Order: sequence, then C-alpha cells, then structure tokens
Amino acid sequence: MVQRVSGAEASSRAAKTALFDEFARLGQALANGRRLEILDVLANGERTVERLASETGISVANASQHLQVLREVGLVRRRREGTSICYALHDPQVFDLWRNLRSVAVQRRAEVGQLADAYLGARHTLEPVGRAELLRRLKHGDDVLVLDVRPSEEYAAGHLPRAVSIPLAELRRRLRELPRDKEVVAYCRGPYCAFADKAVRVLHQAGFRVRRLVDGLPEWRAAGLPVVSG
Amino acid sequence: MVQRVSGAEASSRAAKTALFDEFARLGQALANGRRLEILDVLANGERTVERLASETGISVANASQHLQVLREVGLVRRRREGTSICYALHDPQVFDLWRNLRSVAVQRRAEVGQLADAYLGARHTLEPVGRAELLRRLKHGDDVLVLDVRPSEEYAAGHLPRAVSIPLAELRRRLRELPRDKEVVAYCRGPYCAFADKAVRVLHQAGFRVRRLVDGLPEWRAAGLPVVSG
DNA sequence: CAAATCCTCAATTGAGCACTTAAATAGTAC
DNA sequence: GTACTATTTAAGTGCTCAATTGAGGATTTG
Repeated sequence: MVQRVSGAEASSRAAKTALFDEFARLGQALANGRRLEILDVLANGERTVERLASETGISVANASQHLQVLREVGLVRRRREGTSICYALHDPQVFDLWRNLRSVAVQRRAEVGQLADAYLGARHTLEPVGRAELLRRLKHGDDVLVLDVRPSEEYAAGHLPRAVSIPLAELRRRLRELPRDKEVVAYCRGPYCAFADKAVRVLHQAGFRVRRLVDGLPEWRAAGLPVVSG
Repeated sequence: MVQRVSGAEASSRAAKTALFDEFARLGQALANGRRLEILDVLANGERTVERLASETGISVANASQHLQVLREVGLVRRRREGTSICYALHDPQVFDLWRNLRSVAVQRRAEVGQLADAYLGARHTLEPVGRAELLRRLKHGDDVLVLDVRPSEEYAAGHLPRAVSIPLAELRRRLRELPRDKEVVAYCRGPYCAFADKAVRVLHQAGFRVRRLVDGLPEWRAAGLPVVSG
C-alpha cells in the first residue's frame, strides 16, 4: 500500500526524520567499542592522542580518527598542551551517558556479564566495598587504607580523600609501604578496568587484607563525593 | 612500530575488546533515527508492529526489522495480544537512556536545536510551563486545565492527574469543551513530539489562554510525579 | 628559520547496514 | 482443521563505516 500524505505532512515528516537522524549521530559515535574504551579512559582525565593510543592498543592514526568522530558530536573537546593535543570529555554529562549505557547493557544483556567475567576474572569471590561504606569508614575511623592503582597522572588529576598512589606496575616492589593492620581498599578507573582487580589479587597473595572499591574514581566523583586533586 | 605484547596481555586485550564491543552493540541499536523514533513512541505505551509502523511512517517490514534489533539488545520486549504482537520498552531505565542521549545531543550540538525548531516551529515564542509549576497549580488552585492531546490509547495507558483527553485530530471540533476562564496547559509525548505545539497553535488562534507543558508524559512519570491510568 | 614531534587527512579495502519487495511462518478465529 | 491475518524472514542493492598506510599540516624548540 502506498502512503498518501499531504505536502505539509511530508515536510513535517522530513523534518522529524532529520531531527532523529541527528540524535542517531550520537548513537553512532557510541556504536564502536574502541570509542567507548576511549571515553572510559578519558573519564579519568585528559590525554594526548599518543597516550590514548598506547593505553588502548589502538594505532595513533586510528585513535585520532575516533577522536574526530567523538569531537564532531560534542562528546570530547581538545586543547593544545605544548607539542601535543589533549582530549577530554566535554562535560560530566557525557560520563553520565556512558554510565547509563553501560548500566542498561549489564542489566539487559547476559552476554555482557559473561564477557566482563572473562576479562576481569571471576571477581565476585570477594564482595567489593560500597562507596557509602568506604566514606563512613574514612570519616569515622582509621581502619582502612585507600589505594589508588591508576597511573600517577590520573591520581594527580583527582583522587579519593587520603588515598595513597601506587600505580599497578609498581605495586609488587612497593608492598612494604602498605600497612598490614588495616584493610586495603583498591580502586581504579571504574568497574570495567582491570587494575584494581589485579591489585587485589597481588595483595591478597601477599597476605594483605584487601578488597576493591565497587567502581572507580569517575563514579565516585559523579556521585558527588569529595575528590582531592594535586 | 609493531606492538610487542605478552601472551597474557594479548588475551586480556582481546577480552577487553570483546567486552567493549558488546557495550557498543547497544550503541549500534541507538545509532538509527528510525529506532529512536520507535523508542520515543514506545515510551508512551506499548504498540503493535502495525501501529508503530503507521505512526512513524516506516514500512511494516522495516519496523519489524528495527524491532528485532532493539529486542536483541534488550531495549524492548514483546508479548502477544490476540492476533497481534505488542512491543514495549523493556524497563524505565531504557527511557532514561534515551532521555540522556537526547539531552547530551541538545546540549552539545547546535544542529539539533536548529532541526528541532525546523520540525516543531519556533516554539519559544511562549515559555512552556514547568512540571513543578503545574504540579503546584494543580494542587493549590483551580485555575488550570490540563489537556492531553495524544491518541486516546495513550491517555488510557497513563495520564496526568485531572487531565482531559482530546486527541489532536479532534481538537478543532471539540473546542467548546474547553473553558475560557482557565489557562489550558497542553502536553503530549515529549519535547520532540509536535502534538502539543500544534494544539497550542490551534487554541491560541481560537482565543484561548494556552501554553504547553515543557515536555511530555514519559518525562513526568520519570520525574516520579503522579500518573493516573484508565 | 629549520628540525623535530605530533597529529590529521586521503585513498583504499573489506565488512556491515538500511531499506525494498516478495515469500514464508505462526498464531488466532471460526 | 482450515482460512485468515499480522508479523517475520530472505534476497538484493546502494550506501556508510573501520582500519591501514603513507603523505602532509601545525606548533614548539633549538
């Protein structure tokens, strides 16, 4: 059956199509795993193209192209920093969108849970520490050491109150800096970052009492909890 | 330069790639304007494939294909209703995701605002009524008539307290049902639905005091405000 | 000004998507 | 059980996208 529509209706439909296609461009920008990895890293602070490329395992040219896509739809912005160009999330709402996407994916698609386990290792052997619990223990007691295992630039860009920075790569040779009479709570970039899980495994093996924070710094910040920089 | 990675790192990277590709599948589902139109309509209540197709101007076969995509990633679910099949958003979080996407698109992309104006007509001539204001006036006074101009099925599926239903198509011939001593506040499916704007134009021309609600029923419900059904 | 360093662009390749038409399926209603 | 109808699937076409490679810009630093 052929649709008969008036001229006005047809032009209105064309306008609606154009509008929703424009919304869809944002979806397109979110429709690539590499771009989502980039967003996830950028949620922890700005990066040069080269660093982003090396951290994500993407080639520089390809990373640059993905960043153009993200920039065109307004998800990231850039600024020059000496000889390099730093990209950053355009604003906190972008992180909310990524988190929302993640959350729906986890709730609605069993495959995601399986792949997360495959990537992070079965991490549900030890219950993670919730944000509220950690905040309470930080305020009212001194029985916990908060450990930031991200690269030190990210720590500098913002970290949990009283957190100690030991990047994952240095953890094994700096074990003596950690107390054995407190519980260690490790955190990293978020629930889909492997750093904290790896740190927990290392510390557990070395005999420490240790758990991971339920997610990472970006989520802590997004929850409106205090973040210290510098 | 060729990347050298250890076997363990390589497999971990593969797992991470797979995980983020899985997230990206959700993005892919959101990467098409027609599918976003479908989600926007479904936020107002379930629909058969045929109705969805006719309301969006998509062919039935094509609508069915889009619905398969949405269903595979868990954004919609379906159930049989007599001889037809009804599709609905899988849960309220899906609407949150769509709203979040919309919101970032509007804030970050000037093109979206222009296209919205092109579709809806310059609607900023009259300030829309906020949800809080409407709620207050509904509770404490009797100076406002709330008008639902969506199709009557959607009104039946859920509407604002004390709202009167006059579908847009019937509005011109039912003008006498509306009071002239109150302000009329019209609402529809959301900020990117043209119904309320068209109703405002019709009523304004007929001499009514009328404004539109800032957005639609789904946003009202998502804000946790009271919704009446039946 | 020139060299060095980063980043972006352009061209290419192969893969995947949207939409149409036409045929098949799966329920319901009688 | 049969006919009917709404929905789904299949096949085909034109288009868009991701990634690679190599060349070309832009900006700082010497």
